[in-house]
Amino acid sequence: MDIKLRKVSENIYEIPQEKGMNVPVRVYANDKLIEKMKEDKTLIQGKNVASLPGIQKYSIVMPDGHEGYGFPVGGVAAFDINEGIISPGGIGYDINCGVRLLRTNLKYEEIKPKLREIVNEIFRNVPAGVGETGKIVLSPGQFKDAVEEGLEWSYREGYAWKEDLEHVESYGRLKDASIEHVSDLAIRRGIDQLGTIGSGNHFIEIQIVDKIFDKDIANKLGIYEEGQVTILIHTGSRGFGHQIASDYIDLGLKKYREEINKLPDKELVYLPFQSEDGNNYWKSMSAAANFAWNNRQIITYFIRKSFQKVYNHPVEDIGLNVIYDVAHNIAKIEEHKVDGKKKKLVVHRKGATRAFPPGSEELVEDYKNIGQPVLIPGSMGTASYVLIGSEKSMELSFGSSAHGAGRNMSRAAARRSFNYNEIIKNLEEKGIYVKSTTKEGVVEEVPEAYKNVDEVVKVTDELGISKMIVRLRPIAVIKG
DNA sequence: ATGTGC
Repeated sequence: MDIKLRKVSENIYEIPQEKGMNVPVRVYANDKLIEKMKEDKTLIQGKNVASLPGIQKYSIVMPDGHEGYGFPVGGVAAFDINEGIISPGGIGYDINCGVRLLRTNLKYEEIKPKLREIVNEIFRNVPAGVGETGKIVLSPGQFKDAVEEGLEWSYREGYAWKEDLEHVESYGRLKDASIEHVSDLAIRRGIDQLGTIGSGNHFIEIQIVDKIFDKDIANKLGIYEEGQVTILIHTGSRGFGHQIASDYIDLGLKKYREEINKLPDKELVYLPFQSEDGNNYWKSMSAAANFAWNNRQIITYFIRKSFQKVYNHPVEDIGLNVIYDVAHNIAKIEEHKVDGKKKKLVVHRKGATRAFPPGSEELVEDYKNIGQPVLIPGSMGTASYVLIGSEKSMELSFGSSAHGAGRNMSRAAARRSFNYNEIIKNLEEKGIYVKSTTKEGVVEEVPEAYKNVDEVVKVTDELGISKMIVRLRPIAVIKG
């Protein structure tokens, strides 16, 4: 398919609106990143999204954009709350896949001699891999409370500190969550999976602060010096969210077949937001989002326990405070300006991070003056970044930024081209210790299979949708 | 992403 792509200005490309599209497409990328997007279906998918009912302003592709299910990963699309839709296909199978960053008071020299011990302890306490179950045993009633109350449940049950909740997007709770329209199968798959990493690109990484770009904001986030140890957790809603996605994708394909058949791609499968089905999905998606926040919280709980055991010291001295926790696979109801007027929208972020600027009402109290922290992990063995949401995001991207490096190569191609032992050797030479459940998990996530995260971050910084604050580099990775 | 697919 030929795509009419025009460069609007530095880092901004546009696919003009044509027949079948309700809005144009905006692609935020530099000349190199856009070339990569032409090689797979990224741009076509961005264009497909523009055909969905009720879409506002433009269908957006972030600099880390690549081919996904229906929507491109790195896609942002906002729909009118009355005329618009919610797309379980667009949000995808890992509802509230996201990232949480912890800070510590430790320096590199203090963790270095204990690194293997601490990694092995975390690996024992936080199961990784497909189908793995966790150490928390819940009754169906407790599970219902957990997914309906989000992190308030974790706090009540002793898995969270009060301050943790203040440093999580939406305080770790989507209030419309309900288990009422979640299938028994989804509950069965999820009930024993809290506190697990899963597989694919999910991981726990121990890192050190590599470079501070903005000292003032870094300090406000609890980052004070280069060499300080941080921990990054990347996982989502596991089998629970996956089953909810499957159930509502199936429902949409059956019940809205006529409408879906008119779309350029069935994977865009949607439900009208103001319909019983749309509402049931919204409530169930919110439950899956709350599951994911509890999942990252319980992993935090076990990481705290692991450090406490290895260091034999009160955990408060070690630190392990939550800097922030973001959802990068989710729909949110938010107010944005469209044609100069404030409008309630259903904002889909599929592999994109919310990046509200300072002063936004929705921000947690502690960060209201500085803006929303944006966490952008790199690939295994490469840098990750902490950024902060900034003004331009409201105008350009419905208050959103990128979410990661973005794949460059398929998993199959990575398996053909790389060898486990060599990858481990290369990472060890860089001072990175890797512990994984499977060898394939490591090979498929080889750093070369990803785009350069430095470039992705640079584009968001240059555009002013989020500003670089801190660069982190890994010293250990735990994977499925 | 996922009790990993026709």
